[in-house]
Amino acid sequence: MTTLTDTPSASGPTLSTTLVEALRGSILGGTLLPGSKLRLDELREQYDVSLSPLREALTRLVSDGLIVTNDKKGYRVAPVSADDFREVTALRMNLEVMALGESIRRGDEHWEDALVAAYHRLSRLEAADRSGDKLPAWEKAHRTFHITLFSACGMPLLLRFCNTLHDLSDRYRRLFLASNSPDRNVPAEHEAIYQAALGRNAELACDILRQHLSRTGTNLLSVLPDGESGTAGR
Amino acid sequence: MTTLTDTPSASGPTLSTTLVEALRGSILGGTLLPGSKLRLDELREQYDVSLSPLREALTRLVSDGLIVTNDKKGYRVAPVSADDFREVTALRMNLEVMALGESIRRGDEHWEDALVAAYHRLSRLEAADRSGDKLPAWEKAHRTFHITLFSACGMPLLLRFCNTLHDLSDRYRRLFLASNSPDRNVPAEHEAIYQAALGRNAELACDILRQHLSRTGTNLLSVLPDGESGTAGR
DNA sequence: TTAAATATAGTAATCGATTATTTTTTAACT
DNA sequence: AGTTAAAAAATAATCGATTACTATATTTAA
Repeated sequence: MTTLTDTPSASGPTLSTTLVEALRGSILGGTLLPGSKLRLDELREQYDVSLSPLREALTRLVSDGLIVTNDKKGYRVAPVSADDFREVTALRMNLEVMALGESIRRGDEHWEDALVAAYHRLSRLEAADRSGDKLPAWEKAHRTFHITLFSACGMPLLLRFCNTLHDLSDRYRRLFLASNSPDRNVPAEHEAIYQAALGRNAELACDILRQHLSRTGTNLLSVLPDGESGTAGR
Repeated sequence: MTTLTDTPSASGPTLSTTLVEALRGSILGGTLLPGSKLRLDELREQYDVSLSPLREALTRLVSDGLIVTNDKKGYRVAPVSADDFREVTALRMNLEVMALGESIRRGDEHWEDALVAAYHRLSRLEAADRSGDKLPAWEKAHRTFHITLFSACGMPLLLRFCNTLHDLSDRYRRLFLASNSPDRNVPAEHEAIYQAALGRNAELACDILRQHLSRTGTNLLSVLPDGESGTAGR
């Protein structure tokens, strides 16, 4: 049994919200495998919550695309497939580029500050090899850096889409690229995007981002079995 | 009290699902006004359901962007604003064009059949002036036509995004363009897109769609008050 | 022996009541 | 009178139990 909160419920997030984070973590981290069935009773017991918040959390993750469901037939972790990953990548190349471009055009000094901070944190963690307990820290910094890049675009809905896509993509990376990918110089690409963004060169930054995504994509696809691979788990 | 189902619950959709449709309809149709507070007890009584399915339905609509919520402070209908509409339109111009292009490139004969049928239904309803009880039929045909256009793109996630955006956009149209917009020849634009799609001219079809969205957008923006307008309702 | 029909077990969906939190009202005090 | 503090009311979140449904196993008939 995992205790979700020490402070049972002060005045912060709702229990459902906390659950969403926990479940998302388990799915992205690979604890809950693609295609596996999610039995409500099991989860209810595991997280020591009632059905209502659990159900609500699952519902939210369905709309994030991390869980799938058929009415009356329960929930299961979204399956993975090469096709799905291709779509996610294609959409990222479209939407993230859009967000980055707008962000660079519209970002103010405050955004620059945040970007500098986010990049600094990331580069620091990228210099040291990330092993053991360092990995979650890098994961977090990496995500923050990407999100910060787009954060000034002034389009909340677009940001939500980007977040969703980033989660979906992250799962593939973490599932199929055990620990890290030493085959390419990712840190250098991060720095290039960072410099271009700070230099307010939207065109350049977008080009690099596109390449970054494209390379990461084909790189991962070479490891992915071509067919469906998510009916496991029962 | 509104009875949701005559057949209480045979073996079809779940109660939550039915509720989602009902609530979505009320929001898109303007019965539930932008910014208005959604009191759970009221809705529970109104639809004669318990809290669990209601809550689940609201949660789903939150991720559709039609409802907003703050933890512990309840739900309210998403506010409307010129900025929001601009974003929705910008995203549609990006994503729907992408979907249409792919759909034209990848669609098979079956898709053509569906498209012909959908267009025929729409044009028939567009010829007769749509008044009174004809309007919901036109709404439905119009939506089906648009969705069919994209349906062959082979990208389920993209389709979901397009659907979401279409709903959001539809609400603005129905709220601010009372009944119909006689100022432009929309049927002609529909036909042009239809012909280009059937003729497998992706470039042309996308261009027309872009124009279609752009015109509809500026057209509606001219009627929209420029600031925020959705804090009403309490 | 196979196929249809029925019974059983497992699981999801829903309900009604309880608990916790927020908002509003009231009262006291400066 | 205005401001803060306490109490009350309203409302949201959660729970435990019930009901309805689906899938599996078992029986019965051809």
